[in-house]
Amino acid sequence: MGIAFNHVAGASPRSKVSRTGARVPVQQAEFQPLPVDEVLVGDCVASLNSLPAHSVDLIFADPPYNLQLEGTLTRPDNSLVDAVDDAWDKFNSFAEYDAFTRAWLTACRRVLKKNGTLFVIGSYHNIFRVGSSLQDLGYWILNDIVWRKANPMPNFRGRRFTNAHETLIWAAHSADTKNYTFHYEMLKAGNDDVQMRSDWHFPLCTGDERLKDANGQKLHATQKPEALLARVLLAASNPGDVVLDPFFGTGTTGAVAKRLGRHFIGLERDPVYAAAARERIAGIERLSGPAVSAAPAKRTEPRVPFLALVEAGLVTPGEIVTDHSGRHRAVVRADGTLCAGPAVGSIHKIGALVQGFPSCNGWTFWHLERNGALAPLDDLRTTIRAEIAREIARAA
Amino acid sequence: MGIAFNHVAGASPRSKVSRTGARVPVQQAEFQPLPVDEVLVGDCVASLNSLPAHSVDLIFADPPYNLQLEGTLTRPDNSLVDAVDDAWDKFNSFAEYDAFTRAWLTACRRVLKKNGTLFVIGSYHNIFRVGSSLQDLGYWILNDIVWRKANPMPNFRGRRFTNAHETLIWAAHSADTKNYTFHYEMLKAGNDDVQMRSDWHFPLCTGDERLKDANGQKLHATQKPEALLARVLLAASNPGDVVLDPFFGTGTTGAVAKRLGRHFIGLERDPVYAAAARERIAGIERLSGPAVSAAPAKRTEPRVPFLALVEAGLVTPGEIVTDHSGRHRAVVRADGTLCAGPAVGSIHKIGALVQGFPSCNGWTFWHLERNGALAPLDDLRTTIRAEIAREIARAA
DNA sequence: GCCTTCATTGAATCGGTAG
DNA sequence: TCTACCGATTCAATGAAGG
Repeated sequence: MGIAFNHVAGASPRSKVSRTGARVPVQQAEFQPLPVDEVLVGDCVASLNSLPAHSVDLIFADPPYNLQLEGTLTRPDNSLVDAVDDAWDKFNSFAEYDAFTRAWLTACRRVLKKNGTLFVIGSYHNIFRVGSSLQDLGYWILNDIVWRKANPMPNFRGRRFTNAHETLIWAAHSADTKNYTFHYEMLKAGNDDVQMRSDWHFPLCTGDERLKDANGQKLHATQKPEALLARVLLAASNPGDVVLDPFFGTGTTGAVAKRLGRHFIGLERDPVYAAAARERIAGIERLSGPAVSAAPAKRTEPRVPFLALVEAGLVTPGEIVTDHSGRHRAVVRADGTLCAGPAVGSIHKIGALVQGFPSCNGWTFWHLERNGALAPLDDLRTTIRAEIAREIARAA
Repeated sequence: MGIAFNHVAGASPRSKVSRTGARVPVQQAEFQPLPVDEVLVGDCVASLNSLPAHSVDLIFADPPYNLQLEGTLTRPDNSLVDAVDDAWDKFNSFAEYDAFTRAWLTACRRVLKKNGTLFVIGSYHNIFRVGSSLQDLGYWILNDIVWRKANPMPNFRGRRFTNAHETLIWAAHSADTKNYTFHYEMLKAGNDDVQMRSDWHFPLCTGDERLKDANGQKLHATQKPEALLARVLLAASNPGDVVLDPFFGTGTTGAVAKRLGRHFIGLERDPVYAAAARERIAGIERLSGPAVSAAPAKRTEPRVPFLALVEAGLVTPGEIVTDHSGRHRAVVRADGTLCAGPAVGSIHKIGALVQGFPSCNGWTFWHLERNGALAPLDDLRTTIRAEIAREIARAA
């Protein structure tokens, strides 16, 4: 169980995790808590156990699939299929594979922040084992996601459906993890303004993106496309976050993380792969600023109480607010509440009450007459928020 | 553990399974081995255990998904989402769900023919448990298949990817099940002549197809679209086959089976669902003949030895055969073999030899000059097969 | 330089029958 | 049950080579 690290700073008991790590570049932290932007060579469970608990924001794992191939397969033109026959994909039984899976998933869960999430990719050979183990260990599945391959290898014998997809599982640390990172609005904006679905369509990793060895042969049997990793990282991490990959291989996760302004920790058993990954990542340019940061989502913008609008003089106590059609009315009170008949309460509570609904968004439900037209309270909130932003900019 | 059957004829120890059951209508069999085209009300494991072993050709299972929903969900317009909250979907733990899953999968495997296959549909809530149990019980996964929903329910909270697909697992009885039914050519022909992939695209079951109760409410929470079942049955069964569904619900499997000329056995715990299914299926018209039978695949057509072409005078001993480009040549011998230099052997052996390949399809590799153009031997074989078909027709 | 043709390749659990 | 042998089977993308 020897630890073969080239960097073990993160294992120091004196290190501590920055509470604000998410957006603060790790280099600027007082202590260097994590061996960040490096590739650690060695067994991934041992490496994980040397890292501080609850210290990484996102994990992407592409474990061995346990393909269980026998014999050789030829194409109709008699050429040989170059199958995955690497030693790292050999397991003697499902029980052995399950034990392996539980070990690395357990070690990952200790290292993952309480609000962090994990992606695992697999095929039908292994993904059901992985999914069951995830659930048994306390992870909470948020989605399963299908990578539909634009150009899969055909079924050469005509005995099955073309195996044209792989499955990713996206899981949170725990069932009660509610504040995980998910850039819903950014994904929607980049998807013709409809929400991103659980079926993704990407081509395989081929061409110049595919790393080759000195003989021009593929360096790694299962290199994943950068586009796939980019979607994962953009969806579920922020610039400055630490993304860990326990099966780093030739470093696709690290390459994409660096390009998108994230930090990575790569764990890899094979020094040849690790060296290739380091060289690859060194050639990547790190983007920063608006190119990689998610546009501010509504839910992350500063909360503005309705009272602030009254205090700012944007709404006058005694004014009448109505719904869009003018059917429902209420009076604005000086304390930032509304009254409708005998009832007094927040803009949301009163909005729900007059409609007989369990809940209501008062910001979009209630309107005021401004410039001869009805405008939702939300418009006034936008004005306030813009002022807040200007003040912050002046202060900085 | 009482058995609550309305029909137990199939449980008789004297019943036997027709060896030729696949294409012979069960009604014409000497003994009635199975309660076919009926809905058996009761616990599905008990029902399964009353059926003879290895007697059904295909199983389609849509088990409870164990959704683990808590509280209620409302849409942005405050309407209530009608979630699956039925008692049949309540389990206390993963262990309890696993025990349930193993029980019905074990009972199904006993009833499934050795060359039969099983489909299970599920979501990320349960499919990993199901897949692991399948593998542990000795089933052999052939494909996982993704049903991409054309019109999925959106994610109303904007906290996850739209859950836009469900997963089917297609598994054979055992790892050594090789001769399962799979209408590869039919699927390919119906798919613009490219092989059918593992990602399918269908709309949800809505509109007139969706069964409603007296109040106009949906009768069953999870009714599946008939198009999905039709693809399953057309791909993996033959007309006259027996298709079993252990979670029959409102009988989509039965309705599609009847329409496509298959027989069904429906197991359902709830008499209300069972009654609705019977009524639904009674209104279905059974198709037969070429509308539902797969066109004969090349690999199922009668074997014709090359000697038969020589004997029929379609090929003359001493003629020269060449490959498509004329690069390789061989001489036809009177005994239906070829010779190339000193080597003598079958059209396949000599074809493999001259190319240096381990195997070769001599029918498509070797060509003869006919009408001034090169034609593959396969064209002449087609002629012979047509004559054979005419003789059979005359004899009948 | 552009168009056509041909060869290569990608996480693959990839036969059936007669003797 | 084992052996021999018949003979069925590929899609999209990339890139090199040829015209």
